[in-house]
Amino acid sequence: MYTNILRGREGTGVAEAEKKISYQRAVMGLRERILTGALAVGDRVSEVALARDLGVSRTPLREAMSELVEQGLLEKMPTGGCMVRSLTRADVEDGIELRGTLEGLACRLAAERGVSGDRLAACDALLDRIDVALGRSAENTDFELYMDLNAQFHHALAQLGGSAVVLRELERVTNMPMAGPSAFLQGQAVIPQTLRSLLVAQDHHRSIVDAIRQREGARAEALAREHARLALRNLNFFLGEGARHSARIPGIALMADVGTRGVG
Amino acid sequence: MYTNILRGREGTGVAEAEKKISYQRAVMGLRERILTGALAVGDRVSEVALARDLGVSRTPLREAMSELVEQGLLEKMPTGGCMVRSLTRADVEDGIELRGTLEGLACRLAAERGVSGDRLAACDALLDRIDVALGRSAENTDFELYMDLNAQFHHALAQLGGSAVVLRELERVTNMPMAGPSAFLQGQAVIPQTLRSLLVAQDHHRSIVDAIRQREGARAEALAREHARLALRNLNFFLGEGARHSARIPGIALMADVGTRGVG
DNA sequence: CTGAGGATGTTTGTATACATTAATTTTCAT
DNA sequence: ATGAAAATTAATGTATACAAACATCCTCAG
Repeated sequence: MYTNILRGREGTGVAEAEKKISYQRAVMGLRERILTGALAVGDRVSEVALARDLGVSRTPLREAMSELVEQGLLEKMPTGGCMVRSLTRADVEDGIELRGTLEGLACRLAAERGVSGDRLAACDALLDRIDVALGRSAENTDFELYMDLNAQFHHALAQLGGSAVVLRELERVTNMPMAGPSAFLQGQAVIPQTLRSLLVAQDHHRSIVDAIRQREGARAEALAREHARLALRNLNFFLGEGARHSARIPGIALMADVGTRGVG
Repeated sequence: MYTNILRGREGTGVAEAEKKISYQRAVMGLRERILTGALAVGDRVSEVALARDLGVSRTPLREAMSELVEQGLLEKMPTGGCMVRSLTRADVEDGIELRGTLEGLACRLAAERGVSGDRLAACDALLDRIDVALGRSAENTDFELYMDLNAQFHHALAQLGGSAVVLRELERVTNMPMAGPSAFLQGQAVIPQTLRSLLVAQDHHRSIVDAIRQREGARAEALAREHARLALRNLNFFLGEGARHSARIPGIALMADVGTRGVG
């Protein structure tokens, strides 16, 4: 279920995927074409061509396009139709900060409102499994498993807040390109520089759960925010010295500028 | 432009509204029918009947329904189709808290990143106009003008953060029923009990702008959060002793329970 | 009398045809 | 040759027709 951002949650066989309803096929196919760069930034998405390409009619494709506009992968052109959205570095940075803020809100609410022991124990169990995935040394690390468990943990954390509204928004932000908690773990893109951060991240995880258990809302919130900022470091790395590894990061093809923000 | 949540931003004449594209007519019409309670909570929205009623075909109506699902007014049924969403008190409370958190984020970013003097001056000008709208006493208060200016100020505040991503999410939350900053000011529903809070709210406004000007990020964020919680008081009032005035609040028809949340 | 099975009617999901608006090219005048 | 304007082409927005899925109700056996 928490496997890959490109592969949906369909079964193993292709035959089963073919049976999926047209709308979902359109969403997944279009999302893939955008994230892999098959559709270049700024390209106007031609409905007829894409519909033919995806093997669906225009109606479900248009629904899928609306969905991707919501997800921030497309943007509506004032004249009509859509184009592939161009993401600035500031957009991605703000998306990460936004995720940290919302995760912080969820964690604070969890701490303030209280969480049952069962759910906290489930989080602990997930963290134990993450420890196993990390292994004893870098060579033993199971990156794919880590990515999967990390996504599960963040999802569990979002649910701890007990707010369907917050959970919903958090899922939205997680779908934004490169803003999700596993954005820089996709495609086995982990390299020594980012590996170190995994250990820090896991320490954050433990501390956050501890803060929630102790009903320390402010601490839980601050930790969750700081935790999200680890992704900022990864972003900077892949946009700087680690640029040659960046091709594996889904969605990085959407980034236009590499300049930094001015303080206005 | 910031007039009423039911009236769109069309011109004065009805003829001009008729010319609007079907999709927008469908969104506005459906939104009105839901917020006014013409479509009861839990009702399955029949596409053919509504399309005939709204004078559009099913295609733009379905797009409008997807939009309202995004806005949280409808929810997709697992079997297909949509029904009018039932809002719990907790949903509304969390929506308000969420807005406070996001406005707090925008204000903190504004303070940290800095804002040009021009934009701060524009905020000050808006606040001066709000003071005029408030008048010298309760009898002189121009509620409709206050509501309009208040919405403008909150919008300006959201833009001060300088983040298109945050602005976007904030606009989403503002569209959620009863979560926006003017939710309890609609329809001249202001009564003595809520009037008092307007003075406090305006003091918050001034303090927030001051904090941003002084580059005090933490203060700006805390103030913005507390400011949103004024809406919580209004919610409690209209759900309690002020229940007989609540009919004027758009969207309150969506609320099902009146119980309080358990700490679990 | 009750429950399972099937037939029927209604509703959504999809495809396609039509209408309207935007983009492009061509033409003509300056 | 260049610019503007009109005509043409191509795209989107909308309506409708069709198909598949869901719900309902009726029948009939146990």
